Amino acid sequence: MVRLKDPAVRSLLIDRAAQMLAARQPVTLRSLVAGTGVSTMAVYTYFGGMDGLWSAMRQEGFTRLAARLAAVSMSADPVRDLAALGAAYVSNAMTSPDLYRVMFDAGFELENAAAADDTLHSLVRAVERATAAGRFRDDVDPLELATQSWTIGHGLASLVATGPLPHQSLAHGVPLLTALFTGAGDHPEQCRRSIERGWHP
Amino acid sequence: MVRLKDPAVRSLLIDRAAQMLAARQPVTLRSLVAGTGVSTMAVYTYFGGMDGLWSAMRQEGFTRLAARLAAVSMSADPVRDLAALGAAYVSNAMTSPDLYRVMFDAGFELENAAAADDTLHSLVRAVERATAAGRFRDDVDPLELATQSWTIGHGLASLVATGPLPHQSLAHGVPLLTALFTGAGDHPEQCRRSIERGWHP
DNA sequence: CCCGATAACATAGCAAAGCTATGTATTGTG
DNA sequence: CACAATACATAGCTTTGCTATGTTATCGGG
Repeated sequence: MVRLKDPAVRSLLIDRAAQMLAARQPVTLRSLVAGTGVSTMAVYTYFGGMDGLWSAMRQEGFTRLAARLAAVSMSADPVRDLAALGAAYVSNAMTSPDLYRVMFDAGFELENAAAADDTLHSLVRAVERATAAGRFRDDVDPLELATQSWTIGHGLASLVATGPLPHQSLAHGVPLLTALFTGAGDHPEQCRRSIERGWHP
Repeated sequence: MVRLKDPAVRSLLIDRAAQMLAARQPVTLRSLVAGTGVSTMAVYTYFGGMDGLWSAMRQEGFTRLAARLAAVSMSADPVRDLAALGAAYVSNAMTSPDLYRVMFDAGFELENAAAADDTLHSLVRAVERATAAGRFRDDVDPLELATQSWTIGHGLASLVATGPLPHQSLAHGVPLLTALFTGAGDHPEQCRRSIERGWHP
């Protein structure tokens, strides 16, 4: 009884927008649809407007981030895994800095709390594993420590990706995470070794 | 031989833009000059365009931040002072979140490296005082530790001001800084007490 | 198998954005 | 005092996002 939306068009527009964003070309309504064969109305039928497109872009950014984090192979050393997750997080931000900025450009309200929560969850699980392995004290709240790790990762990614710090400042991730996890109970020497193993690919 | 620009007009426009930004009103060329008596051309003679205005806004943001940090009274406890600087940094971001976002919206290249460096310098000096007082190990690089403190402060401010974390997440500043400074050599108990004194107003 | 209702889609045009062109006024300097 | 250079005002151009309107395609029922 109705004509259904073609899912291919939606992903086509999202991919093209991400591509233009990565190429540092301004993503405007007309430049987005130019050459795709679809008209400007497609943006409104599929996203309800440009704001909806940006919202979908943020979702796409979090989806790619989640995939990137899920691809990190876990080991027997959960602290190494935490550092590997942090390195993957930062690396993801560096491969598409503009998309990363869009993800946190919450100029319009976000329906994306769930996507951001997924990012946290992989960190929370790694913290729980580290606690279970006896690396962290029992009284550390996994969610809180994961949030603090996220704060470090985001601060680093944000200041380097489109900010004032140079690329080599990413190396600060090692001492920052080492300090945080040592404060959570890990042995300093072992902690630093684990983190360096996980941070450097 | 020439007609000079009136500095009052420039600061008038900057102040009005900051005011509209704080009121969460869209800052457009026409809405900015509306009611001020000056015409749209003023934005071009004084800033060269809207991009120049945003650039000036970032400079203004860093200037206000520097003033805010300079107003922090130093004590005999340099670690407390470091926490107080961090709290002032975060507090400044919370009182004008949109201005803070503009400061790091480097969509156009920044001539603002100096302003950002000033922010770092107050941190560097505090770290140097802490090292001289024997709170940190001698082998800590003041610039590196200051940068790491900045990373924590910015990550926190960015995730809370316009991001997904709630206000109460600002309390993570205490354990984060405690871990960092303890890792730099401070005694854990003394460190936590100093930071809590400096963090809470 | 076809027909109608419903939604996708194309086209055109509107309001507002930033910017530029051009003429006028003003002011510092020789 | 007079000139020249610059600030300033006005108007209009281009592009932006968006909407209104007409057309076309598609899914479901008879």
